[in-house]
Amino acid sequence: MTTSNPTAEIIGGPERFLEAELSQQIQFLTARARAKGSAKGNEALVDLGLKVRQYSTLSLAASGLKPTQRELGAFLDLDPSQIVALVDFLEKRGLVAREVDPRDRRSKIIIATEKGLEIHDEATKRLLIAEGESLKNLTSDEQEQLRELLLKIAF
Amino acid sequence: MTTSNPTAEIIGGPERFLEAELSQQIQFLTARARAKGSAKGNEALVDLGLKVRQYSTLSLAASGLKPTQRELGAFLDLDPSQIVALVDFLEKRGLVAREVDPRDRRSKIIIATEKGLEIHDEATKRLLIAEGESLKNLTSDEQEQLRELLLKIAF
DNA sequence: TATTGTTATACTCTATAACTATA
DNA sequence: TATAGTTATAGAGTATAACAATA
Repeated sequence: MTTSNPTAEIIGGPERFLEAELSQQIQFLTARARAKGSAKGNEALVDLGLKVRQYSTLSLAASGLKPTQRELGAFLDLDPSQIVALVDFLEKRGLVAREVDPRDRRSKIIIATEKGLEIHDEATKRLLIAEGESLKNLTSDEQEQLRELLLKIAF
Repeated sequence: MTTSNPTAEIIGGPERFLEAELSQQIQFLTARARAKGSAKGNEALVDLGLKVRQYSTLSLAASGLKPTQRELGAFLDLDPSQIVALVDFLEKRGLVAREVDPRDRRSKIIIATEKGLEIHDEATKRLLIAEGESLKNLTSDEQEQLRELLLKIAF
């Protein structure tokens, strides 16, 4: 019945819930945007064997800022044990290396290898394309506005 | 050493990673914003025994739009089995009821009970306060801009 | 034959506490 | 005594497939 009746299709489509007050809550919209975005992002990276979470870690390791594991955790909002797992993964793939911090031998600085830098460049390229698709309903100006607004609330 | 040297504190603070290119990617900022937002949201609801995911379901049940479980899944991007678990939880707490759709007895319409409506009102009030805190770095105009931009990309 | 809700199951993600080595 | 990283483990969240009732 539902499939044979086009009116029912329209009535039953999820768009009708746009009028629910939930759809006006910024937190809900943010959650939806990130769910769609990270799905698209993971899809863009699947051929490289990476997920967005792993990419974020690799990206900081490739930044030249020489993050320690603790700093990665603080910035990515992950606890130390999750960082260990992420760095283990990237290290086994030869994308990053652990270097002992000479100023504090308890700390380990995570640095991208040559291979890591290459994979990171390719991953960044693919992610920016995916980001463009996710934001295709926005003009360039709007994308810039969005970035600035998010920067003000993300940190 | 780190704690006794204020300079090291500043150098080592996570703010220094704001200059990493990762911090300019909208997807990353969106993920961070929602992580902070849903943490604050869950915190705001903890006294009501709800999480934001459960609130979303309750909110649609309270909207008067008479969603079926399938529609809830489509709109909230959750698969049917997750909806079952969510509705089970809310039903056991007496906040929603399952009603058989007279037009298709396979479907079940989820409707908030009186108690569900009350809890929903209180939860909404608390969430809006939490949202205000999350967005305290934005002016009212900026919050409205953000809502409109997110609406364009969230669906 | 297809769809809705359900159940079972496994997989990932996240959170916590205990351990080691360094400070 | 405190901190960085590690390990182990359990809990929450998510994804998949098979099933019964209905279309």
